[in-house]
Amino acid sequence: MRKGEATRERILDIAQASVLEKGFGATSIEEIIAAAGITKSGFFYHFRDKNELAYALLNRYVTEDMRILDEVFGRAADLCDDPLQSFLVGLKLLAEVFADLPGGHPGCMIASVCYQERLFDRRVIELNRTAVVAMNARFRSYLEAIAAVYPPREPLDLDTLAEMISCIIDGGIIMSKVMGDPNRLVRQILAYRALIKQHFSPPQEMASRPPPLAA
Amino acid sequence: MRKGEATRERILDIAQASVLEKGFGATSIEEIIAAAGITKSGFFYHFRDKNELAYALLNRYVTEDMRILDEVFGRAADLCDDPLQSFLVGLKLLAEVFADLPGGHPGCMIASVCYQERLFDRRVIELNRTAVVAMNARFRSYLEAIAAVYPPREPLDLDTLAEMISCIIDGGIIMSKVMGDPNRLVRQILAYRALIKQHFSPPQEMASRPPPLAA
DNA sequence: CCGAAAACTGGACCGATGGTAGGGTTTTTA
DNA sequence: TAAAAACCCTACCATCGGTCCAGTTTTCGG
Repeated sequence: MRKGEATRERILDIAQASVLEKGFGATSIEEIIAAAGITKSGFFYHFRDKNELAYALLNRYVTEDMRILDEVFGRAADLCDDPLQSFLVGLKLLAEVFADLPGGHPGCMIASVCYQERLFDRRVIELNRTAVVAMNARFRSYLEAIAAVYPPREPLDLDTLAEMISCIIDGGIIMSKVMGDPNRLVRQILAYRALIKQHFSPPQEMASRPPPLAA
Repeated sequence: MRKGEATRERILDIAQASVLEKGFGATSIEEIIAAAGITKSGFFYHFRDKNELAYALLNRYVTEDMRILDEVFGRAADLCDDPLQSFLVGLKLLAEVFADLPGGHPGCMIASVCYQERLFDRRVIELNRTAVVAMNARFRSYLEAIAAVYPPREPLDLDTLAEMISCIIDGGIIMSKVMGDPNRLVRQILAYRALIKQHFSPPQEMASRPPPLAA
């Protein structure tokens, strides 16, 4: 039971790296089992077919992603009460997490699945959608708390602003990979942070006044 | 000569749709020739191997992309002299272009290639990088013209802000595809536009004054 | 309208791959 | 110590990328 778990995780590690480098369709089971040091039968003992591997891969990825976000924005909430400051701290911590990844971010499984939709069954597609919806809802709740205290100068749809984080991250990962520079992603997150800060900041002539109290 | 061009384009159309739906590795030559109504020999008459197909696909995509940007931001430059207003108009026009795509944006070849790097040879990878560099340089030049007239309140790296457009578009496409709603991409571009507008706008107490003259 | 180049067709073949099936063997754990 | 878990071995099949080569039709410039 314990041994099986370890092998399963090893398969997932190897498969994930390959999928993010070559795509799911081009990831062969043969190369996975060769790298994992098992036989084909061993592989099919853990996964009924390739689609079950895909589901397990994506599921593990989004679970880990949510865990990281919980941790980062949880710590940020501990550090300060003001929703805007807390969110800004969270974004900075998130940028640090990405900056500390050795070799940069390996790629987003959600994006990878999205660009190979027709390869997967409905369960995988649905899991992908659900994960994105959950992420958008999370950031939307943060922004709602901010907007309640700091009314933005120009009205901007909070849903769109919440989705923008995912877009920035996915786009930033692509930019980093294409340019061969992991720092591009970090800079994008910090730029988003700066723009959010500006958007919710009181106009300049009030800059010297103390911030409003949290509700 | 003309007939050959037409067939070649048809192959590229079919291949592009398949690549954006299933990935390059899972796109089989057999299905391409079946859909195109030609034989395998006919395919290899036009493309030496699959990698040459990949190069042609990507090359056609980035060329068309640049043409659209030239057109959109060229028209925007015609419509107004002020660099900020011109840029904002361009972004709105770009959003309209995406909104008018029937069935939404089919996907970005650059992102697709990025997520299947190991499948392609150096020429393809290099073309991908070059295209992104060119796009970043284009938007950076627009932003430079703006910053020269409207000094931003908080200093924000123009390169990062320029790259942000590509990130927003690539991320917006993914968001649109995953959510099954083409409008997500449009909203992201308009949100970027609003944030840029805010970033380069003079502080509120000067809002009623006329904008500065262009250099 | 003709001839040459362009644009294909047809078929045979190879090695590798994804995936299936089923019967064995070792390892772990309760 | 026995059963359940975690594998291994072998054989097999259809598909795919890719090659080769010999033919045939289509197109178009002169």
